[in-house]
Amino acid sequence: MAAEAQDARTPREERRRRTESTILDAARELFAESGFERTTIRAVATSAGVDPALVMHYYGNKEGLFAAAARWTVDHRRLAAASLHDVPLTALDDLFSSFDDPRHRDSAIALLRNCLTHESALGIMRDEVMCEPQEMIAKTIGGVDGDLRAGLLGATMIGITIAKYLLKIPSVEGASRADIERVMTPVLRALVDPAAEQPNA
Amino acid sequence: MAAEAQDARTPREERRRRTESTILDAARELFAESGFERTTIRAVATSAGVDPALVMHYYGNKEGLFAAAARWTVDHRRLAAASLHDVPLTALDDLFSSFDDPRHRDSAIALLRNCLTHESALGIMRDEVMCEPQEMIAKTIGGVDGDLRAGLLGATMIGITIAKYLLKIPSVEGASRADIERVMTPVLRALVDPAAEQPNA
DNA sequence: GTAAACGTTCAACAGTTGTAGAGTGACGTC
DNA sequence: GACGTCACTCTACAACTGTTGAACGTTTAC
Repeated sequence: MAAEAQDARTPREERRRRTESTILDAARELFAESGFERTTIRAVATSAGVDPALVMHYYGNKEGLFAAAARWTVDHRRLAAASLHDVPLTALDDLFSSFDDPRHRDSAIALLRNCLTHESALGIMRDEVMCEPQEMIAKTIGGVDGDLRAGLLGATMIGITIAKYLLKIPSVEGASRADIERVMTPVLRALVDPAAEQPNA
Repeated sequence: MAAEAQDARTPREERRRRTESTILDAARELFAESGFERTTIRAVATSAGVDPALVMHYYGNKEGLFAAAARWTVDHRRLAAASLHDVPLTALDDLFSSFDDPRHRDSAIALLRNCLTHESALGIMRDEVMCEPQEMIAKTIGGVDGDLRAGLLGATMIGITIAKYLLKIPSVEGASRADIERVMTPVLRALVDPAAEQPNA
């Protein structure tokens, strides 16, 4: 995926922004595919059709490039507003939605793939992606078990994501969003709202 | 954790086995802690109180050392024999049991920590740890959804393991085995046996 | 007691990596 | 149209890595 030749007439600033974006796209893809350690600055530069030193110039160092490329922006608002009954479906919906756009998907996968071996990715994953939403959900759940149930909900969601998009377990990878939501929604309701009657349908 | 000086009177074969085991212990610990890429042969050798070349001599190359150190031996027998109702608790019990012994725990964590960034770890994780037990569970579950439900069960278990032992999400890390089993067993029963009445206690 | 076998170490190489600094040529501004 | 700015490249270094082959000294076998 090399940078296409840029029209000489497009202004400087615009061309710079495009180059920067091309580099970032390449970095996202490689970090998501091969992980932090196996992704070299040279490979990113080559894939972006650019000199390695330019990558350093824009992002400072490899760490900075990774920080810019690996993100998982979660919008907590819907989850915060959801009723106990709606938390599971809302969480699943938010999760799958953030994997719709290929760019966001690569960003999230880049973070996810490295969160077990890369210090700062682990920190972001634990604090921003997991703990923050969990605090809100724990409030919605309430009770003595609230924190634990919220934590286990997050753990389950992460497990599904890893199984489907990273490990590519056939039965989960091949399942549609609707299939997973249909199967998991009542299950997760039993987790966040154990007192409620669980319908068998 | 350097090798303690070995008594000169212990026979050669015995001493060799001890050295090999010391190296493997050091490798397990470092692979589990820092991951494959950040763990160097030199660091393993130093931690074992041995020359780097000796590590190569025993395990061929870094890949061989990793293959010997990163394992997750799962005993499928109890799971295969379990009734639908008992599958969740059996699975949770097997999981936690394999984390009791520190040596097994380090082996499993070494595999787990690298399964997103290391090709062969990913393969073992997907095929041996996930797919094999899932096939059996899918048979126990049956029906059109059997495969998917078994896959999601595995995904959930992996999610909990990662959250507790790798990401160390406070609410999950701090929870006892009994707590997690108490909360998750009815939830996972709703996953593997959706037709059954789910008790509210 | 001699010689082979073996556990172990020493020293070194070749490749790769992140990174730095000087340099180049086109673009925008006056 | 000259000059400074800026996007961008070239070249190089220093560190670290996995890996190798020869060597050393002790233990075992005959």
